[in-house]
Amino acid sequence: MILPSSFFQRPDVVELARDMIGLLLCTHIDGQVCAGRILEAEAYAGLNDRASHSFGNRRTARNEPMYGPGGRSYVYLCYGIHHLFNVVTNREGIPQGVLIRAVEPAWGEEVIRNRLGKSRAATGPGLVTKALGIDRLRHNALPLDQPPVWIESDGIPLRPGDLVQGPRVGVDYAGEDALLPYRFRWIFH
DNA sequence: CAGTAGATGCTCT
DNA sequence: GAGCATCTACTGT
Repeated sequence: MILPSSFFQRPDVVELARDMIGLLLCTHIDGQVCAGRILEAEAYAGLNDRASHSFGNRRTARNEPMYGPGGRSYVYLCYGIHHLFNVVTNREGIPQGVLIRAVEPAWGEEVIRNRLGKSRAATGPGLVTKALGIDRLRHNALPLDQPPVWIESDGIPLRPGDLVQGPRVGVDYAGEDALLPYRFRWIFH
């Protein structure tokens, strides 16, 4: 079933990041339908989180989507090359989000393989968007309960023991906040 | 294997 | 003008 925006509007972004592991990130882009099962995600807690683009209520043209209601996309360009996909969470005005760092192909493996070329798995946030065809210009600030980008649950159970929790990747600049255990990864895949 | 350099462009100071 | 919520290709074992 397609998850409604209300699913992403709950107050605890860290708990939500955990619950998003195992869900399907689906796209219908360039005439191709495909989906990746979410293996890894990180919470970005906004206001009080130095690693977050919206730390201290910082508000710019780039991170504006984070201030919208939960259940929309926030896609931005990193290192000039990679598009990174986030789900905006919480209510309007509370700028939090979940970064999808890794998926494994669930539907449309052929399409995904072609998009990735030499890269093998969609591990790493830049490869997630590459695999699914997501880019910043077309897919930023879109509602995620309808095509071209949506999130589904197919009821595959995930046991708490299947998850590893730890610090986020690539956020050393965030000082103490770099140590927060806001990253979740599914061990088996 | 490990380690590193280079690509690349947008955002904010 | 610096610095990124990164990835690949290439080096040397």
